[in-house]
Amino acid sequence: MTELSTMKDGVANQAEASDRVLQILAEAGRLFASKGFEGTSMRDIALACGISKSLLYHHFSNKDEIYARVAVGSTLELYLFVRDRIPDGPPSQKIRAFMVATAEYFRRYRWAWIASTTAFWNDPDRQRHKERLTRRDRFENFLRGLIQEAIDAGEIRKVDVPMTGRLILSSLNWMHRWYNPNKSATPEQIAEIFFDMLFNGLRSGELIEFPGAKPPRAGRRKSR
Amino acid sequence: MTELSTMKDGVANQAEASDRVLQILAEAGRLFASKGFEGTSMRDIALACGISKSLLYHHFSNKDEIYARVAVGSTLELYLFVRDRIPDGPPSQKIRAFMVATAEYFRRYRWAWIASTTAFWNDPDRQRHKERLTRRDRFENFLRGLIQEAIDAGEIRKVDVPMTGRLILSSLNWMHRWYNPNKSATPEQIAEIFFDMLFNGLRSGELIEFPGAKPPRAGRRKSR
DNA sequence: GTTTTCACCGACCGATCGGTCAAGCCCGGC
DNA sequence: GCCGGGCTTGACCGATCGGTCGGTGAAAAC
Repeated sequence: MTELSTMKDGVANQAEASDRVLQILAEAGRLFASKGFEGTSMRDIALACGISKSLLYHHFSNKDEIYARVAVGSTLELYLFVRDRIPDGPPSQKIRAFMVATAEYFRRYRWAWIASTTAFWNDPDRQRHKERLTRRDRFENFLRGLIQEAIDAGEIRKVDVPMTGRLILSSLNWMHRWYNPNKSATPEQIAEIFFDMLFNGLRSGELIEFPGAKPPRAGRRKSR
Repeated sequence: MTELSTMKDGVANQAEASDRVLQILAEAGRLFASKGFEGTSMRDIALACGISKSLLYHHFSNKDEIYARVAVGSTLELYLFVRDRIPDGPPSQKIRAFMVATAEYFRRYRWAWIASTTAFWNDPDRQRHKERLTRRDRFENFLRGLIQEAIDAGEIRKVDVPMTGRLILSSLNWMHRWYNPNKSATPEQIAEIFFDMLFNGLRSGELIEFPGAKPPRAGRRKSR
């Protein structure tokens, strides 16, 4: 995707944005992710960019707009990133790829991931708020489509699709609260472990290997 | 538990605390949960309690202390609440009860639940910070103990225990981001659905009913 | 060469933040 | 009666917040 080719450290698809604007969005995103919206002042952002606070108001109308650009941008970016990493094959493997790709995005663009998924925030600008919800829903609906595919193919049970989507996303979305890059496995490995648990279940009993499964890499799956 | 008998709207086990202190903790907890720590001012708390801001400083030394009392208190409370609702029986059913009880606490004391699980916050007071981590770990270790029990009893596979605990807690901890009391099933019902998915897995195949299972209530499980 | 445009800055504003303080109110003990 | 101490208050503080303002310097447009 040419859309993605211009991606730069978690800030992409900001139409006709200057380098300075991209820099501001990148630094602001990092600060929002680590200290929160309320905990990040315009002075902090300006300082991180090495520019004056006034300049922020030259490029953006206010603090909310910066946050909105970060949140909307990273939400779209996550969707494109994941979508482009879904291979052809059995639907269940697409779900697996979805989880691994989301985890990879989390590892590579941590702050953008946090901005796109953990942000509360009610945008007073109705149009912008709606756009963000649209993009988030697109990501979620994409997953639900994969789940429905897997059901139709008979690979998974006739489960509640939205609820299953929430369960899968929960396992990934909560990762930022406990993941320790120094100790844990990589996010991608964690995603594979979670997929195994979710797909095969915790209940004891022999597992049925399904066709199309990639060989487990580096002896992962069913660890401990 | 006599400890729990004095619980009052999500603020309990605050040793020798006056009514006023309990009131402040309750209102502050509600505000912290809805608007965040940075988004809640001391004026807001005072206003919600119908008292002057100065009075807050008579009962607490600063804002951090209020937050700490809320977070530490609700973390302990959640543990006690859940622990007292685990029935005797097969370990897998204890895990199910753990999830349902956590969901019930979430439904009944929403703000306290948010304070105990979603709070970032690094307490500058070392002693207090350590105490909170201890209490949170106790809750998590309690769940891990149940998982180990289920493995030893042969009810679930030899999965990675900490990772399984994280998966279970993720499914519950993320609920506050999408749960809609007006539309969804109750949190307890959601917890049962998640338990079913986690325990039996998404993969298609006939399910084995195990002994000791309560009859599914109101036709839930395997919804859609 | 003049004018317009644009990225950029330092100084400043009113509002609000967390926190302080001296003083009142209230009530039981003497 | 009054006295001491805990509960409670309003006025106030310096710091910091988001945001504004007039202006600068250099390149682009004419």
